[in-house]
Amino acid sequence: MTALISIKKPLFSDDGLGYGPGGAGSMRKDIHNSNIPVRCVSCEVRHKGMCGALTADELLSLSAHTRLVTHDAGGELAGEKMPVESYATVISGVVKLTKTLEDGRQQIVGLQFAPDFLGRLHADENGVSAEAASDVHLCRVPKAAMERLVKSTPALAERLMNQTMRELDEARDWMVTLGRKTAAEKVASFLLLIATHLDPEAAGQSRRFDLPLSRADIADFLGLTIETVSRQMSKLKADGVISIVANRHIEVPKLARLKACCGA
Amino acid sequence: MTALISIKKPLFSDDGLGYGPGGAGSMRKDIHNSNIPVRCVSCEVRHKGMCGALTADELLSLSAHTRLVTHDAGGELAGEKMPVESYATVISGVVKLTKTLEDGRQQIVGLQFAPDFLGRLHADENGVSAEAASDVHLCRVPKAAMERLVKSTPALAERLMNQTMRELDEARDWMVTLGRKTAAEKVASFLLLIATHLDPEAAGQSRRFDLPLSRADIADFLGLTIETVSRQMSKLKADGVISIVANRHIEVPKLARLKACCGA
DNA sequence: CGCCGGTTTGATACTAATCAAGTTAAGTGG
DNA sequence: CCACTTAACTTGATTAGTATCAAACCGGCG
Repeated sequence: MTALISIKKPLFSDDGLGYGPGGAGSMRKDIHNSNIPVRCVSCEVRHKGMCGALTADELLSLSAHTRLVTHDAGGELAGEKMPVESYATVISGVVKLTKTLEDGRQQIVGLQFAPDFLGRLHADENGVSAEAASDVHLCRVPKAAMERLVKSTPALAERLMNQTMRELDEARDWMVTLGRKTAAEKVASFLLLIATHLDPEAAGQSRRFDLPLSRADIADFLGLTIETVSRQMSKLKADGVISIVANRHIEVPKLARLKACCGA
Repeated sequence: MTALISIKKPLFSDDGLGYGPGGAGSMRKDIHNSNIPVRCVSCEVRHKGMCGALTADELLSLSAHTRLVTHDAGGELAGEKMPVESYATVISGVVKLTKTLEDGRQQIVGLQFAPDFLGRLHADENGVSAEAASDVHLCRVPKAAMERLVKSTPALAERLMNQTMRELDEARDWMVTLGRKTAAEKVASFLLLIATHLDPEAAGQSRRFDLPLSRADIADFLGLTIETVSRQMSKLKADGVISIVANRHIEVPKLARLKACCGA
């Protein structure tokens, strides 16, 4: 476990989350839309995610238990066989879910972006290890409080089901990439994934972004080695599909061009 | 769609499903245990699965809608972009879920054994194509009836959630295999998967079974070619880890020995 | 300035894909 | 019943794509 800092005051004034109208008074009419940001009383941040399924009363009672916590990149949030003690919602940053073979070979089996929910309900262990890929802010909820709330709030259970099904879709999409794509297609697919997840708005042709993962992590995600990832990135750059502004900072002039490199 | 035959009379007297005590009178006390077989009034077969979450009344009302159907090996049950028209429970046989790239490269992203539930609730398309890997018996339920029942039966929704989470676990386990294991480890892992899924009882050291998948399907599952699968099977045979009684019929003298070949 | 982790680039080795015959098993029709 | 056909599988030779090993590069920081 790395150091984690508890913060009780608003943090994000200029990171795209911001404050706005609506907020704590919102009633259950928007329960089916997790894309509407809700002023979460508990962590004092306006964000999307599970909290949108809660009423003002429920949010208030939650606020007694939740904590906004920060993890530095590389920090371990949960071990593969570690008992689950709390759940969390990703507020900002990226969390990687990994599995490791006995001899050390590692595979990233999922990436969680804001506003994903972290942790498996009613399970002793989660089966995957969760690590902060970048610096991460989480809205943490104790195990018992969350489970109580889920039981009494069908809308929340429904959202969790929806997220689980989305994760299953993503896992299956990635199985195709792992099993049937070439190294070049894998790297292109990864860049496209990040480009589309990091700012879903700004749907313009061109995009610039910072990779939330190191080359080593990308390799673990794609089932490749660091060297192969590096070579394929260099090749995409040489072909003019991307430009590498800095190590982590990538620009994609034409998203369609990148898509064409993904093999499907 | 291939031909499907509707049958209204009991079929399985000697395939391990059989009839027995309990049955239609069972009340909701066993809702959390999908391993207790229940006499499903609808398809007139005693089986495990979702029906175990239903009361006698619910089973009876279901029986008006369900049909026991048969599909021959290779039959397509649902297309990747085909609208969902009905759900089903696998009674016997194996269903493969596949995804295909535009150029024809294919990847199996999941295998469903009895008593798995087939189909995604509240979705227009399922995102995967479902095919009968072997000859398959299904207990089919129309879309509307199933969705109505789920809404009114929280225990059923809970079971579906549990299955979805199990599928997610399996998908993630398989991502490790696809991304980080060698061809030899992949084939061994596949054989172990089948050996343990096909008869979960008979936990003895030695096992004999028929592969429900062709070499081509195995290759699509493992992200390999037919030739590589064949070679690795031959190697396992040469090493005495398995014996190939007939093309499809495999014997594993020591399961632990096979496990040791799986790389983790 | 020089160290250090992360990254890139290069040379070589090795695994699995591809191409190409064979072999076996199950039908099919004479 | 047996020749013929066909699909599924096995085996072999060669090639292509990645991994591995090794060295250089680069940016940040003490």
